[in-house]
Amino acid sequence: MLISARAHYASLALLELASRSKSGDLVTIREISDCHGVPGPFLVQILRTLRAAGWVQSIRGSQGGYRLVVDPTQLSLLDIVEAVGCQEGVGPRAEGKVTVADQLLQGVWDEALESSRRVLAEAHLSDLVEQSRHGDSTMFYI
Amino acid sequence: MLISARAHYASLALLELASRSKSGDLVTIREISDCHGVPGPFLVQILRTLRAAGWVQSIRGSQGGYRLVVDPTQLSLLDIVEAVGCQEGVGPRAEGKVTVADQLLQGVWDEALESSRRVLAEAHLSDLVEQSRHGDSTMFYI
DNA sequence: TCTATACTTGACTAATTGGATCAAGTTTAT
DNA sequence: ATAAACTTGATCCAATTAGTCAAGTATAGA
Repeated sequence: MLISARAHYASLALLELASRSKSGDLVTIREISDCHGVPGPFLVQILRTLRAAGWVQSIRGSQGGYRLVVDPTQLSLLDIVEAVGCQEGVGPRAEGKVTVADQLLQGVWDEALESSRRVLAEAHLSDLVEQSRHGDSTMFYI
Repeated sequence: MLISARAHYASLALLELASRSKSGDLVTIREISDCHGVPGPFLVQILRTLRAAGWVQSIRGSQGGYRLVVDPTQLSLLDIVEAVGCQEGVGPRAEGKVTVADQLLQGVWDEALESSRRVLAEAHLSDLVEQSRHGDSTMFYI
């Protein structure tokens, strides 16, 4: 699948941190876990990745927690999805002879992937924060 | 991954059948397997699916084989990918509470998927056959 | 009719990956 | 000291995908 649970959870976590980073206060794993229903210990793993990416800072000890340390306008969902590692490769094939048909198909697969990447690249964390503030869920009513 | 080996192989097989269906002659699994390096018995499985989809016809016995029985201009790579079953769902989540953040993200994931689907929907088998005839591999030289 | 060629079917195995958990340790505020 | 948090590394489980196998059926041709 294009988007893993990891990626979704990571985005949720960053979204949460972004909405609160104005005030500069810390958010604990527990809080994120509780309010978004993300399995606790799993979130630990994910936040480790986000810290490695340099997007969040962690403060240990009592009163500790996480804080966003990058500009949300500079962070796209594509960045996030790639950071936590989706199943990158489209299609198989690496070994042996590559026929013309293989190349033609691969070209289309690549185009398709690129097309979805463009969508993700245009969705910035800041946009989502903004939308969630406006309670902009109207568009999801069917 | 968006595109499974199954989907790639299925496309190769159909491409092969399409290039030869003018003459109406049959193509054996062996031939496809040999000329595209697809694991033999695996191809059997895949062709079974394509037959179920009504795109190919199989003739048993000596001199048997497969033949394309649909108009290649009416068959897109999206059709193929969906027929062999890619990992449909984007993202996780189905259970429990769905927050606004969940919906916002899901909206983007869906957009991304839809975007790649559009690309696949526009690539018809006939186009690819045409391109492969012209030895149109120039665009793949880097 | 016999045989070789092909497809048919269903079950089965193997490897990878994604999702999730656990335990032991470290840091810091109070 | 103690409790609240994060850190790290190992580990486990389930699902999916890729690929295999064996027994059977149909047909052309000698």
